[in-house]
Amino acid sequence: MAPRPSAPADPDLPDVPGHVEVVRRFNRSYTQRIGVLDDSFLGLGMPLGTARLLYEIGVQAGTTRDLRARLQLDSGYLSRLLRRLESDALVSVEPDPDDRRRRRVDLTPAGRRAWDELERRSGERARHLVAPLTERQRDRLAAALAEADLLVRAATVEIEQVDPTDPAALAAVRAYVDELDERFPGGFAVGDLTAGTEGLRPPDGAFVVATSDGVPVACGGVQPLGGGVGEIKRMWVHPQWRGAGLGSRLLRHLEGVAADLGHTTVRLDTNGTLTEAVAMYERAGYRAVDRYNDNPHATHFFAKRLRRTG
Amino acid sequence: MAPRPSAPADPDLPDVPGHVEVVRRFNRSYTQRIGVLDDSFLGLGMPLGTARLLYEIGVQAGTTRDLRARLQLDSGYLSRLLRRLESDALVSVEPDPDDRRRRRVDLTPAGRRAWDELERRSGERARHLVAPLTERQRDRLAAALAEADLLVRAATVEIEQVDPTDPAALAAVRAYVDELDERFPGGFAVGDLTAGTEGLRPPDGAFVVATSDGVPVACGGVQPLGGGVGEIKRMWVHPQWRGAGLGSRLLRHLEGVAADLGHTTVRLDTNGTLTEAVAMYERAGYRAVDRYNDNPHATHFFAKRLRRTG
DNA sequence: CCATACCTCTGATCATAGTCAGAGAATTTC
DNA sequence: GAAATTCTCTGACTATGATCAGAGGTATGG
Repeated sequence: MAPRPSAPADPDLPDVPGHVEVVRRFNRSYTQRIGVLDDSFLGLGMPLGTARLLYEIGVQAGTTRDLRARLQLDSGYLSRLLRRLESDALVSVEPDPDDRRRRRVDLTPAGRRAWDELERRSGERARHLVAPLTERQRDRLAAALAEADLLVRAATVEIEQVDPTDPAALAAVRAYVDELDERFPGGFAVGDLTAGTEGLRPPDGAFVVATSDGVPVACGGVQPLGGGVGEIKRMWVHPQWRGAGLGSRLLRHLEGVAADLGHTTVRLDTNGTLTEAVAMYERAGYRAVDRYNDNPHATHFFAKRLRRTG
Repeated sequence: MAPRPSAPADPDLPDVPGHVEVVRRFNRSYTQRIGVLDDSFLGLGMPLGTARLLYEIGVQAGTTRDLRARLQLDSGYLSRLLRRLESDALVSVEPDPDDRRRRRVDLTPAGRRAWDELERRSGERARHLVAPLTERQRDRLAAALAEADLLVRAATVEIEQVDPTDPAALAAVRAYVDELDERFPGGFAVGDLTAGTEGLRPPDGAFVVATSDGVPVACGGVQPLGGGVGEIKRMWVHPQWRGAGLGSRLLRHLEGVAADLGHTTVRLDTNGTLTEAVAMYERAGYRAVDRYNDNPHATHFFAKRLRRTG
């Protein structure tokens, strides 16, 4: 159990460990110190599970069904926990007006106070960790954790194929066109988002949404242009997620989808204003081609030949 | 529960969060994904606590007493867990020859195989996390986690006052003189480490050791020079821990100790070969002074006036 | 309007985690 | 060598986490 903190400042260390080793060492040392169980949930006079449920309700109230999915709980178990919180007057449970089989759960004022206390403790714990560090070290720690957080989130993003009119898809596309409208000098006419989505669904097209914690963070689609050519459309990455390689990953994924749909080449158009996107396409092996459509907002056109799969 | 991954690449983010917020956000997202409970302990047909004990024994065999201290377990509980592992032929428990009240615990060959399986799963988990990332992203993640690991460890180092002949103190001092011997052009005569330690214990002196997970990572002492002057001696930081500010923290600590001992000024000598040390002293507000002793290895001499405390 | 599916809750049950008091063996102290 | 201490283990007990089957209310599709 010798500590091997592997100072990153010293590249001459004899045993530069692999990625997996670094992750494992970090897991071990971090969880030991921060408390894997996040002990801040303890000590409020209620068991861990109950506190965790209370916390989750405070983060986002919802139906018992939501909570069950978010916390991965058995319905009977959840019911019992709720009853306990209810009898302590920390939460209110009422039938959902929309579907009276379901029940809506929310915090009472007393519950909100208990939740605030959980928050306070959790903050206290974090404050205690950084307390012995100098300001410069805290900055370094914060930067390192933020970087790790971004990458870990990016690594665990889930990419799912959905219908282009799916609520999650529309939410992502709305963010996409809003951003275009903002960045294009002349603006971008935001019309009906469901228009022109025919080609983006099977059997010849597809649309995917990448979500993190259920929140859409990126999207993109493939539609057929005929002649074994697919076109990548509506590709977008949440601004706060840029720089984490999510775009490249999504692009690779869409290329795979296009290949599965039988396309041998993909094309796409974009606007020179979106500098990050242009750079990414070039990095991903796309080559500039002549204009192949009359999209008034497009200034750059790219194509890439797909390697055959399966 | 909106995700705010705060891309570090974008310094213009409107809501740059404080250190505590970053730590908390990271805690939440990381533990959710990596599994606070380190689920790799599960699924071997034994409960979590048993698996954790098995793992700990595999990392470092020892007496039940050691294990109890390391895992913070009740003696009765530990006894029961051991009996279970013993009945599964995973560990052997035998009386300690040195003190037959104690019992030594070690893995059997079957236990070692089970332990290897735990290791494999844990690695699998880490591999799974980094799998979706590109090589460059993995490097970034590894660097960020290593940096965070170093700083978190540094923040949780425990500084304790011990006798200068304490085993932990001697281990640290041995590493110190070995390093001097290696770095000094003419070598450094390593004599009896307990010699010259009289001044490093109360009531006029002190010696402290900084440990992480029970392993000495830094040390230093204060001895009286008379006339309200204390001298800082034998200050050393483990090579792998340099660059984490542990030296500065230890130095601050020793200044506090010196002040508590009634000294108003501290002096120290060092060798120009130890460039990091010289830089650190200057950063900490030490000013160069004339040679005040005949230490043949010393080339630089520093002093600092202490602010009054209490 | 009937069958079916969905949703929550209750009762029953179980394993695990964890605590406490004290028996009994080994060691140290006086 | 007796007394006090240290150490492990057993028995007794509690709470928590978790699962399963089924009752009974509510919605939906034909």
